[in-house]
Amino acid sequence: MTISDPQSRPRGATLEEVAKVAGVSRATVSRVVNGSPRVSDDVRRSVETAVEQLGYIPNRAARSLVTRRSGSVAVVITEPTGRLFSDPFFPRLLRGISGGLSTRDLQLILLMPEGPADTERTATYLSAGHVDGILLVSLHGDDPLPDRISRAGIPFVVGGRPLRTSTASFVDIDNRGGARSAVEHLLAGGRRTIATIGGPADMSAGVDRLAGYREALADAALPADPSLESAGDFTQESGSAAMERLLATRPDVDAVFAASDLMAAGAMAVLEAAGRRIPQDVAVVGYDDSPVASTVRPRLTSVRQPIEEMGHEMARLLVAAVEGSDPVQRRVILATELVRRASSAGRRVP
Amino acid sequence: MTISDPQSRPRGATLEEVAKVAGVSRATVSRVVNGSPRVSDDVRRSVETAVEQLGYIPNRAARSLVTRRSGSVAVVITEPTGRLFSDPFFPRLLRGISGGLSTRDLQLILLMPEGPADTERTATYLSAGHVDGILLVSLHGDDPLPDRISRAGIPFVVGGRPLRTSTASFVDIDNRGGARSAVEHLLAGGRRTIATIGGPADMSAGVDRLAGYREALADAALPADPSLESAGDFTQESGSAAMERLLATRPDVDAVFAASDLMAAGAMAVLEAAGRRIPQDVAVVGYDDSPVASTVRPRLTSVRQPIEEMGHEMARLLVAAVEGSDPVQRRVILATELVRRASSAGRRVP
DNA sequence: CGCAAGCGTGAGAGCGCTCTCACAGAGGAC
DNA sequence: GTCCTCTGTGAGAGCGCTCTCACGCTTGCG
Repeated sequence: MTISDPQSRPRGATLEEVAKVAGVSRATVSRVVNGSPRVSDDVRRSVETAVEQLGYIPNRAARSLVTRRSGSVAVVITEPTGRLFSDPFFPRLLRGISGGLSTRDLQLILLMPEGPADTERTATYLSAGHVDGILLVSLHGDDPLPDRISRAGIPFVVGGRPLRTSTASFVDIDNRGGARSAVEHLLAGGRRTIATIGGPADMSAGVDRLAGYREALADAALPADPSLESAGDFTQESGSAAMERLLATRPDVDAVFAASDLMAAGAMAVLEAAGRRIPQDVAVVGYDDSPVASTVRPRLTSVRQPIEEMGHEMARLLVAAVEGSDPVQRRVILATELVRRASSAGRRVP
Repeated sequence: MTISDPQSRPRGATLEEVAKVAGVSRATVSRVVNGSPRVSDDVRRSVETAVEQLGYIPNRAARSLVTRRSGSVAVVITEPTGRLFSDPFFPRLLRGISGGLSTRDLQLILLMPEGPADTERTATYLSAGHVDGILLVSLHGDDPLPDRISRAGIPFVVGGRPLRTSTASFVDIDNRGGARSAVEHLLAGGRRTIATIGGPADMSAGVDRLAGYREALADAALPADPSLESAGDFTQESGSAAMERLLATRPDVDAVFAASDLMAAGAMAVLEAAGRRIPQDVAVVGYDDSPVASTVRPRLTSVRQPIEEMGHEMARLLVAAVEGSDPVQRRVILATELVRRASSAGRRVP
């Protein structure tokens, strides 16, 4: 590491200096700064004055050294490309996390490893105890990170239900319920041949949305039918491809539930090209309520997710795990909301 | 701060322990770990063996305390809402920054202040010297942050050209050139009554794209015409509103250059509702090449920006400023690329 | 052969903080 | 008056690291 005369920057005041100004010992200043009750009121006041006057701000490194806490938590985003670049999921989530952390004077360290070597470096960094807690986002089934960091004993919270059963706390959005509500809405509109374009089978969001779709059909006493199920990877292209496959085998389809808005948009383009009218011939429902949903024509009915809330809740759980010695696993499931638009208008009852 | 028995986690090895195992002094281990050349080869090897064997990882807090460097840089995103939630700009930028930092063992601390009180806390935190450098993103004209941190003497780099002249280094995308290329493309397609829907006047991206539009018209010897200029805030709704105003005053418009894809999408919906065919009657070009551009029908011609590159370059500049004592201002402008799609197909020459 | 110069290494100080322990003084019980 | 408890404060150690300085050894030169 090159050291470039960092002394040139104005040094902040130290505890020692505050103590001198206030006419007390370093220990007393420390007590005041950290809110210990064992300080008399007049001493407290004079220390506070000195702190104010000198613009004293505690040195985090020195504090860390003795407390063995870093005052920071890591957010790890291990998304190859897909979702990261296609919808505003992560900014919203990060904003929620940031908001949830800001009350606690915990810094948010963002890690976005690219490739296996980088992931390895990230794992090493995290295991080294440089952070007090970890938020894991967008986990895929085979991610080695949860094992690594739980072996290192660092508290962590997962965003999205982990596919492999685990003792980690997590916050998830009710993917199953969201998918159900979408399909129930299609059923209520008089649709009976409802296809789905699912997400990746190695992500809980993909798996659970498919499960919700099947549940809703089962509840309506409609048989499960593999020929109505197709899968994509949340991207528009994969949605188009899936829709083409569906149309080839099931030209009688009268509704499609896509597990992402982008896939829904891809499907809509294919349907249109095939001469199907939306929603008259085929109703379409998406997932995410992303900007795309209000951009496509007809506008897309979609399942809206409380993403900021999810981030906020993840931060809350992590803070609790870091501060408390309470090792209880918590699972928080947040509800979704169906936003009805033109793409799924019900059939006119003749 | 509540201290919750952090000792329960396995402590890592210290320099002292490595020194004992390797049979050398603490100082020598430090030299090896920090790559000093003043160590003989055999001593170096035995130290490296000991480091390996003990799984030694330097304690950042202890190092920070003496070097007065934190080993981290802050990325500050001060975006109220608009762009943050509408397109994948920030994830891409963050990925680029993260990649640019990863070679340097610098951690990325993400700050997303919400509201004035939070901004104040952020400013205090940054000025306190808890980070070695700062990346400022999406600055608006009246942001107090640049002044605050430059007074505190912390190196920083701005993403996007600062509106107020400043001595800070910045990385920008060639908004002016991008807008020019869009308008030149429309001119080349035979359009002559070209309107624009600009961005906010307090952001350089808004200002510069408008300037590029005007330049291209001037170069083609077309007169500047305020009635062809309307403005939005980058959102779809604002694009629709602006298009309605334009149609009301200039029904003869035959092309529109919008300063964002979302505004372009909003404009397209209004044009369609007004019975204008795209691109036959009115050609449309957007900006950002966001997912929306390939979702709308007809697909939207748009200006693609090298966003990851921008993040990468910002990181490079900041690293140079942090490591070097070289205080030279640098301005980096990255080129754009026009992605031609159906929305701006040229008129058939009769 | 003497001496300066250079190289590799170790000893030790000290970065700014927290926290344990000791202690002075006040107050109460006997 | 003695003993005890309790409260507020200070002294001092020490967290793990870097960096300066000193020192012994090897070279090279006159």
